[in-house]
Amino acid sequence: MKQLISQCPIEEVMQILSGRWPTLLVYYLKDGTKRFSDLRRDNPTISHKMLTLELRKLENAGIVSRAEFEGYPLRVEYDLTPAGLQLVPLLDALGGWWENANGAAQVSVPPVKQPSSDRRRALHRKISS
Amino acid sequence: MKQLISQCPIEEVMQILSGRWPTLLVYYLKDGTKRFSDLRRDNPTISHKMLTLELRKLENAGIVSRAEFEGYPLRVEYDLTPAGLQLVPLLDALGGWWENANGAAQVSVPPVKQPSSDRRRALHRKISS
DNA sequence: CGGTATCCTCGGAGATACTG
DNA sequence: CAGTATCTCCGAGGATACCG
Repeated sequence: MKQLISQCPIEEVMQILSGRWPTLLVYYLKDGTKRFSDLRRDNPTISHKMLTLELRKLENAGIVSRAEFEGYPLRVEYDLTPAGLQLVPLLDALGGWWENANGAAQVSVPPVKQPSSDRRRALHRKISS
Repeated sequence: MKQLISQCPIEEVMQILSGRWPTLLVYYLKDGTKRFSDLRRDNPTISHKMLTLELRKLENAGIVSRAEFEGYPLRVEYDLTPAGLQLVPLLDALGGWWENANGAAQVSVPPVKQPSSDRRRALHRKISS
């Protein structure tokens, strides 16, 4: 996903939000100001390096703001920008859509022991031309 | 993005939609039924292999349906499922949000020759503790 | 504490060729 | 035409160490 190949805004958004971390970070920040180390604690599996890179990306995209305080030990606080705040309900909608498009299928096949993904492949229609 | 680390539905969605192709494919399919070769023509830069993989992913996620017709030469048609159709307006909303959060910044800095990304970094607030 | 630089590895994805 | 299999390679991302 290095460079864009269409002029579609969706592709631009996905270039920012793709991957495991961007959306998770937005979600953690939605609860309010967080320091770098807070975010590390929130996502123990993200590496030091990736956290800074992802935060820079979100910052450059105008989704997250960074406030640097002088003194020792260093202190930096991250927040959602207004644009970032507007993004939250959209992500919520996506999450809702997913649980729905998905939970629905699960409910309609109640007693089966959840063969989920393989079962969908069985829906392949075989049609005699 | 192999395995999930939170139970957040957003992370599940992003696992499916992350990357350049999933959303583009959804967009091309929104215009109606497409054959495998149509989708290749729509995205000349995607490799044969990746296209099949991405389509499988979307199919297993219940976003795309696959119809296989017997005969020679082989023929396979792809369509959005009802869930996939519901996804489209959500992606549109994301695209709108982006153009907005973004176009707004551009409009508010009219005569400057669009230093976009670097200029945002200049917004770093330096605050004396 | 927060960030950068360096090294290293492992798997995502391209190219190619083959099958039904 | 649509899909699979094999090989290969590049770069995203982890580990580590050092700076302000």
